Amino acid sequence: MARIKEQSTIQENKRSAFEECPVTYVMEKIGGYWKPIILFQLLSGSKRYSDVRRAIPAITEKVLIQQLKQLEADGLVQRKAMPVVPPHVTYSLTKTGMRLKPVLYAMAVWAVDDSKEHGAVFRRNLKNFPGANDNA
Amino acid sequence: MARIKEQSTIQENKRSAFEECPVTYVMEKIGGYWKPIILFQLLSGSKRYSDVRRAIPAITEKVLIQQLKQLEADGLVQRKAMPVVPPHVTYSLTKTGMRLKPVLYAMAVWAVDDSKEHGAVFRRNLKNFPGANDNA
DNA sequence: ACAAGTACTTACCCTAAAGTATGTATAAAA
DNA sequence: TTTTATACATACTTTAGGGTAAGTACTTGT
Repeated sequence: MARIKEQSTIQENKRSAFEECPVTYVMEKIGGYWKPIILFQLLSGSKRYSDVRRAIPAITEKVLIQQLKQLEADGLVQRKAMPVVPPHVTYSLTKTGMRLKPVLYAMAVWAVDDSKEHGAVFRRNLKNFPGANDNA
Repeated sequence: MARIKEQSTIQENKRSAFEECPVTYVMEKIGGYWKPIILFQLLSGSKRYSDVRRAIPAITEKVLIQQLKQLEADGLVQRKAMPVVPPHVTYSLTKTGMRLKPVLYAMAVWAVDDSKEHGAVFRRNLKNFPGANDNA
């Protein structure tokens, strides 16, 4: 019979992991499937809500709004609403969000490299990658 | 009464999103909370299973193994088992996994920058970041 | 003899995230 | 006048991931 193990205080441990590992810190902000994808869409500049939605057809409205709100709360994106009707709302990256460009760009580079080896192809190639030629 | 909307064929749509957005491609491989953290630990070189576990106390054994297996299946990490007892198993990054270094490094840079603004502090700073001085 | 360490596996449960399907206000266009 | 479009909100259900707890096989150290 094995002894009772002590992997109990997970929540406490998460704090120390959070303090020691910068990647953990990042994942707390942009972890999950959709956030990097949304941020990627906003790299090319301010976009209306409906444009983001159309750019990512696989996401549902509920989840999109939810993720946008979280990104806004974490200071990565900025929401601007014009008080007109029909409503006109744009989302854009904050300064902090902009600083994620190297992360997203590195991801894109890796994806293109890796997909070359495995046969997948992107319609959008890196020449058109938003911000490929500036401070990335 | 609103019409019935058609956000049905999510699975089909995921394919097109996957083909158009490189970030989606990346998220399919390293998405989720733990994978980047595990990869980060392996950046500094080959490690025994138990070393990885001790380096990430917040993760449970089940999840760690599970994530390692997935990373192995996706060709990002390599498992080497020596047929001795007690078992001796090491994990290391594959060539493909190594190419993620710029991604992880960019994340770490962002985390340090961002935490400076918000008061958080890391015990491990970027001077000690594995591979900070080479082909990142 | 018994505990301890290694690298797992398995069964069960629980919750947070995601998906489904609606509703809503307003105004301009058809 | 019905439709269309915008940017959401909300109730309800499902699923996948993660957490808990324990077991296993074998050997070295005490």
